[in-house]
Amino acid sequence: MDLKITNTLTREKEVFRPIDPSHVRVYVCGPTVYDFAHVGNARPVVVFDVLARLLRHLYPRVTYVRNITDVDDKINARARENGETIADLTERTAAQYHQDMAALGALPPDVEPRATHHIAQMIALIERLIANGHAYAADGHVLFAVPSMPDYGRLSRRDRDELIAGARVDVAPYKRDPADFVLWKPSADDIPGWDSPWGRGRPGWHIECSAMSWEHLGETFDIHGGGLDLIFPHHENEIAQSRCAFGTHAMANYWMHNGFVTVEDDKMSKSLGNFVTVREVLADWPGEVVRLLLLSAHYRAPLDFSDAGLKEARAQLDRLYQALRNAGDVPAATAAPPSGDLMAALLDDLNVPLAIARLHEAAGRLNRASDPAERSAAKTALRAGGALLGLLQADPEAWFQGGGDLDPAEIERLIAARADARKARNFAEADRIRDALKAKGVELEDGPQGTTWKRG
RNA sequence: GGCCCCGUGGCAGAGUGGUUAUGCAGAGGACUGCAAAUCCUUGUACAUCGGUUCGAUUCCGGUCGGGGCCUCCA
Repeated sequence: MDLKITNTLTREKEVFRPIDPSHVRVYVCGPTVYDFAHVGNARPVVVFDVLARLLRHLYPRVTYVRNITDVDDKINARARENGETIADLTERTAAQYHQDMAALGALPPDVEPRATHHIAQMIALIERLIANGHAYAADGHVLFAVPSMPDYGRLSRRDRDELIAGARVDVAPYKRDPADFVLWKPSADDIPGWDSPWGRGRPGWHIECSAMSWEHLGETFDIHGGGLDLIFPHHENEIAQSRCAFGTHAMANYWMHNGFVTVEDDKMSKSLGNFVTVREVLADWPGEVVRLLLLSAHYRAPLDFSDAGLKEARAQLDRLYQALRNAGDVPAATAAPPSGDLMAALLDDLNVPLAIARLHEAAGRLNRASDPAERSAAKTALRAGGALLGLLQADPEAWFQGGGDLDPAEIERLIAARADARKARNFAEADRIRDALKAKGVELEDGPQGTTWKRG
């Protein structure tokens, strides 16, 4: 069965045909490192982590590139504000980012290039664009000449005239055309800059992704991903730069864009101030809960972030882990392929919510079946399907008993005392112990194999 | 103003031209000393108005409502 993905270029669901089936190449826009990542920043990371896992399952070799932007005017401003060096700020923020994304179960990309390590490639690209007549130097800047590209605007479906009509900012005097955008700009002495044919300066926002994808994936590659808000201008301009520099028909054949995380139906964003950092959420919730919440809506649909949503995600994981816990003695095949129904869901444009429903169905089968072979198959389906989604890989006991400041030895002692009371049919005392534990956030379950506990 | 997207049962959230999504919550039952966990049963859902059709929640058009991009933004 074929993988189908919705291609923003055509706004249609298309069968994915890699340029080279023996090596699939993917680029996703990564963070600008000047502050903690918020939950909205984490969504594309989790979504494209699932895509990468799926592609690795389908193809022998995948190169997944996700950059780090470590040169940017926001970085300069923040470093000055903090009274620290730019290097300190970007290194610290990148390390925090790695920790947070790992907590969300996102595997590292195969290559994580940094913008500042690709200045030479950016300059080379800009020189090509000038040579091709697609860019010009003016007043210390280098600008991309939008009218030089006939089909500029194809991705975002807007033409030059509309852009100018809708422009909400003043047009810089050095632009030949109001739609032109900056490739290179001059740096004052007190901000980062690199020597270039146009004097000491720094790159514009878009050129880095063209340079890094070129370096690590080639002139044309398979999939380019990112958030919806990057379609214009960022991805549109990346396409313009790369295609005009290389004279190619496409920068990437498939463009995938994830929907926003919202808060009470508004986009979560720094400018609205309605954001919650990943770090803040992780203080109260397991990373896997946050991951499941981020995966609970289809990747292109908006996803509302709320406490109720986190509770729901936790309840779902509790159910799935409970099924695994109750089947602790059931053997499951390791390294088994995911079940066909779950694969079919993922192959259909990454229908993760449907894949999660398949996980629930497997949990139901596992709970209900008495036949050992059937139970084993259901447990395998849960584990293997979970692996493809980056879920359900923890030990169920750890899931239910981990976290919090509970003392397992003390709990076991009380459980033993309660068992004695129950044996003596002193149910008042047994219930008293159970209620006392419950008040401390420990819930008991009496099963055929004895009493187990979990945090409430 | 231009360009996009969305509107499913109490909630979250898939999907489909005619037949059960799934999970949570609620109700009833089984099991249990009582619970918990689990299992069983249980819900006249598809914004609205037209059109196409034998038949539309699903296709087309209008209306209403919500959101996003056009400036940094995942």
